Amino acid sequence: MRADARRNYDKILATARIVFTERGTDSSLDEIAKRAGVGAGTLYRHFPTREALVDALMQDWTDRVAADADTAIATEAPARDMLLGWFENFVDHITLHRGAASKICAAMDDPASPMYRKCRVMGDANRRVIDHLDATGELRPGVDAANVMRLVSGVASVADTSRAELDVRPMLEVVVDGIVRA
Amino acid sequence: MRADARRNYDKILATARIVFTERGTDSSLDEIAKRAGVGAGTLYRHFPTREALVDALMQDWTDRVAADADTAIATEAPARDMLLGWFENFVDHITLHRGAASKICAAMDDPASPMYRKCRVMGDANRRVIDHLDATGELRPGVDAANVMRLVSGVASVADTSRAELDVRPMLEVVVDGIVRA
DNA sequence: ACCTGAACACCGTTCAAGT
DNA sequence: ACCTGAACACCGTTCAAGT
Repeated sequence: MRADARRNYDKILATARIVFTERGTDSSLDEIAKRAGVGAGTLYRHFPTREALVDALMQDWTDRVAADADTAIATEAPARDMLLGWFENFVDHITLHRGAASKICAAMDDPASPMYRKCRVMGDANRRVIDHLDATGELRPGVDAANVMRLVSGVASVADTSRAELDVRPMLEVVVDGIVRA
Repeated sequence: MRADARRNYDKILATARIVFTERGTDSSLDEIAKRAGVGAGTLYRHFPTREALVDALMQDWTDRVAADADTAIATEAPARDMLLGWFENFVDHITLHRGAASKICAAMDDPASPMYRKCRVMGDANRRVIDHLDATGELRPGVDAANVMRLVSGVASVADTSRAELDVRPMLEVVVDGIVRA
């Protein structure tokens, strides 16, 4: 990659991070290009779709999500608390930029999405947590990790979409109770 | 309302129902106007926002949702089955038009939304089911009807957003297990 | 090889003119 | 009182011209 291309790529990404934080992942791409000081075509060259741009920003937090999974597994806390903490962290991460959670919900089961691979990384992290729960005999029979992922992402999406400042904890508690062995 | 106004109103609604069924609730409003044979301004006069249009179509299914709640309460089936059936019906109704579920998630906690009132009707129906569960001593302590509503709408939204033809049943089973007394 | 920005297409929304 | 449709604004996307 040529030096100026690299510089533009980085500038676009940094600007997108700011704009997405301010106004969410549905902000005008034109505004990002303008604020980054590049032509619209340059943005499209580097990021052909909005999802590709969101995907590039996701890198930061897929790492953190993976680390959170390990922390959750390693904890001595009761299964219920462990799960609740893990879910809350997960929701916090994917709702960092408004609109991201629902894009993740859509990408999760769509291999054609640019965000699919990173969704898989997060999905794998979640599966490790659920597998661990299973290994300690605390997973309710019939619960599937992929559906847990969808469910928790759904909670994130609801909180993200809502105008009100929702507390996701009560919803996550129901999910947790539905997952741990009765 | 003048006769021609009434006729246009009905024609727009009927067309919107068709277009929303074909292409979801984010279809072009201009296309609806064109296919209904009215000017764009006429559509906006009757339905100032897209949500107002969706809201008008919701009338059909809020009635059905309310009826479903009564059926659920009256059934002799075990609490778990009763709840699962109720949730499945609810999801079916609000995912009738693609994109509707997430709009409902957003409107549910936003009194300023045109759809708010109808969300309340559905919320009340759900509360009656949850109250009934509580009355028979089968509700897990601490579970709140409003959060159940948000959770199930979230499941609907995930299914609606997803490209894959998701089966919502496994997700709803987790929710049900989290709601009924352990 | 990469960048620019004008040009195009599409859509929501408004409003002056018409009935 | 209501309707029409041209006009405007905004935004995503492309591409010819430039470096």
